[in-house]
Amino acid sequence: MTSAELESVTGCSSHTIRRDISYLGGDFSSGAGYGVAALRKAIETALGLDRRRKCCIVGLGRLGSALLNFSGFAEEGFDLVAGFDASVNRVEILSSTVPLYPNYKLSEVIGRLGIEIALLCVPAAVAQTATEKLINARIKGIVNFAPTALVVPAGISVQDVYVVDELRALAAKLSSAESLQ
Amino acid sequence: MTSAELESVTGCSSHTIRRDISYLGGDFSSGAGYGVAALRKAIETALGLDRRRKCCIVGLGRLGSALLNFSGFAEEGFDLVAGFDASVNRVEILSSTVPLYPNYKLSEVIGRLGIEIALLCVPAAVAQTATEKLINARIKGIVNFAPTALVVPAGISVQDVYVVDELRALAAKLSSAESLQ
DNA sequence: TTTTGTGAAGCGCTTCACAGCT
DNA sequence: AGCTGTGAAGCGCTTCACAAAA
Repeated sequence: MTSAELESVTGCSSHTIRRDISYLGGDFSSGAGYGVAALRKAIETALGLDRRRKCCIVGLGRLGSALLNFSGFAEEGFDLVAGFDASVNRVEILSSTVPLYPNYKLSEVIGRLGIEIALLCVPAAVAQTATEKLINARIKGIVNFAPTALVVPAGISVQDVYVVDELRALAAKLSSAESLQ
Repeated sequence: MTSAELESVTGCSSHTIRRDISYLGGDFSSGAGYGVAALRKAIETALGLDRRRKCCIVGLGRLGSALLNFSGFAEEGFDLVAGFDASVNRVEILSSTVPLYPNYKLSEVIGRLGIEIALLCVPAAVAQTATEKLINARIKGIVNFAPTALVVPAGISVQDVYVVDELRALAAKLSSAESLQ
């Protein structure tokens, strides 16, 4: 794939594509474009995505169980190895290929399985409490789907996912398009 | 709120905060900090977020119905006015304060209500087809939750939300932290 | 000839430093 | 005294232009 083709796929200029790839240091031969597989591997290595990480879902409501059923994690290097919910009943009722546990086993399971990342899908009202339990369990990173800003100590990474922010970004694009008539 | 306080809340430097706010042109008096309400209004005006937009959810599976139950859209200027699903049965069973419709009414309802934004929550396999129906219905923007790249004509904005990207961003942060010991 | 890789220039965001306002 | 607003400098990403490689 040539840098011009990558430009049309990604929207980034071919200049930027070429310079960025050159920083990866993978040896791509001039004349032909880039090999997609080799390129992907080089990017993964550069970003430190070249090893698998274990994940869990905390909160098995509609969002949590939607994620539980998503089958695309494994092929991207993320192993979904546990789901947790406060309701023992829900844990027993939900059928899943991923083992489910009641909340009181959270710390034990995270420690035993070596889970590094939690997908936090609990209601906003209990998100901070759940976060603190995760931190006590030595979680390393949290993808936060709760519409609340989490308070975490330095050394813990949080990645917020908030629909309203996406809507705002979209609305801002629409407005700027509208203002050019 | 002073620029120093905003720095500690947002992580952006007070220098950047002050310069960015100065571009907004809202007249904030030196000496005291910024009024939060006035600041918010100035940002909304600058980004074109100072009017309401109507939204709909397409696909009422677990993710779609999770969004349907989220009550935070209205206070941010987004009116969720319709939900659509291919299954007439599901449309009838789900209880919601938002009116639900079977898919074949999509174009009519979007036109009649003046819906501008769709939250696309259908399975990946039918995402492109659904997108084309939305475009025929003159939708302006799509928040895409399906794990697929949508092909859209120029003039339609798409905002992708993909969990794996969030996991990758988190894993990259963890790796770079690990590499400093 | 096509396409990469890279010095050099361009450009914009960030930071510094401080005048000016309250 | 404290904080904002802003020229000026700094810094890094982007783009240009072209030599080197296949």
